[in-house]
Amino acid sequence: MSQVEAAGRRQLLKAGMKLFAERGFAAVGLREIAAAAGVSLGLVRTHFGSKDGLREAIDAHVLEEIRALYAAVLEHSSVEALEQAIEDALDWIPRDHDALMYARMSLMERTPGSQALFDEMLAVMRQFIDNNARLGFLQPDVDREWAAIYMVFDFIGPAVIEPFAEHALGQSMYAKPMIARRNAFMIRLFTRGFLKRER
Amino acid sequence: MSQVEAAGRRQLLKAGMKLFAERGFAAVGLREIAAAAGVSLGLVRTHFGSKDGLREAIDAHVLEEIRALYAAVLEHSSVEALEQAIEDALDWIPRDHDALMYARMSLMERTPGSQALFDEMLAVMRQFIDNNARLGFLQPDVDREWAAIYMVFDFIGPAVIEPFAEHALGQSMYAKPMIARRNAFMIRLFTRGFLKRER
DNA sequence: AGCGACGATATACGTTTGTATAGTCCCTCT
DNA sequence: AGAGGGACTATACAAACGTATATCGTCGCT
Repeated sequence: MSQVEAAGRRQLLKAGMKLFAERGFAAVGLREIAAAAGVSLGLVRTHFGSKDGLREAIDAHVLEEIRALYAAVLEHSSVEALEQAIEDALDWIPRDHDALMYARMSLMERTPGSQALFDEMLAVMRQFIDNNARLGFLQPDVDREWAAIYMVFDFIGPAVIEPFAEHALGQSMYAKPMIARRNAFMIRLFTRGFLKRER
Repeated sequence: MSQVEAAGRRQLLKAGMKLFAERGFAAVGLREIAAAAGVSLGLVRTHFGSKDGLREAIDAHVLEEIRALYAAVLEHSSVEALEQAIEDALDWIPRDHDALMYARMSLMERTPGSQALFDEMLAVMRQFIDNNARLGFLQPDVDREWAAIYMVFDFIGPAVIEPFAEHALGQSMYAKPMIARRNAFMIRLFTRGFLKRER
């Protein structure tokens, strides 16, 4: 087997990830992906066997990328470090924006790959909550399961609304000023909330 | 023109909404929708002109349904009433589960209809935050814009993860026990958070 | 020198797709 | 009674799709 990954294979993965992320699996044809990758239609069959094979390869690749992002979050448990964890994660995002947007679209199209992605995301957030509990950072009587689920919301929320952000908010969810305000609000929400219990 | 809406038209809207929500716009053919609606393929053209015309009609219909849901939220501003607002909203969900799942899918497939849906969602949440501020329920120095955005996350989050919930959590996001725990956690999060600032 | 193996291309095949056309049924209004 | 129109069906058509097959060039190895 070859030492270096075939160039065409990598190009197809990249083009497929981008186009599937933008318009969904069924809406994009293999000819368009091949053209965007600068290779021929038949090469999809050579490397991936079928369109579904291509998706599975992309799913696996994106899962690996997302795992790198999780690693940044889990390294910084505790409130003090939460902001740093988010900073780290957000360094990652411009580098792999396509992978993030693919993961976002994957969550809509129920496949084995998308269920695996979600399961892993939830597992990581549970671990984050447990880390905080073990370190004594969790308030008493917190529903840990729902805390983890809300962490998932916070993670996928910006990705889900990203395509609408420019129009509705004037900038990308991952623009620097947005990130700063988001971090500040998120820390505040997690530690104090934003509503008064009584007037 | 007829007093009663044509039966076939309503069936097509319903079937299209369900199938598009499950698998996405491009992945579902008009023949399958017509079969599910119990009418002929040609009737799509009669009533909607084209496949895109069908989508636009469904978009408009779903936007109306979602507006009814918003109304329930806005009628109950303030923390005390928030739980009631959610209860009201969740009464609505089983009735129009398909519309909610369609809205979920619509947020992935960037169309004029989906941008309109998002804009309206954000506007409603901003109004909710402003209502609370006016009534004196908002904590001082809160970033209202981000508070509204987080309300959007809380609203779409359960919808986004619903298809994975059964496998990962053992029940639907909209099952009664889930709703009860979610309400409790949400109120707590909004008013107190769940992390300690210091150990 | 020769021979696989692999990356890559070109082209053909059968199916499915959205759209178009022609026609049927039935109710309403005059 | 009969004309018109709206709801609906059946069928045809060109384009696009995923898949299949045959072929080519070029390495590395013996």
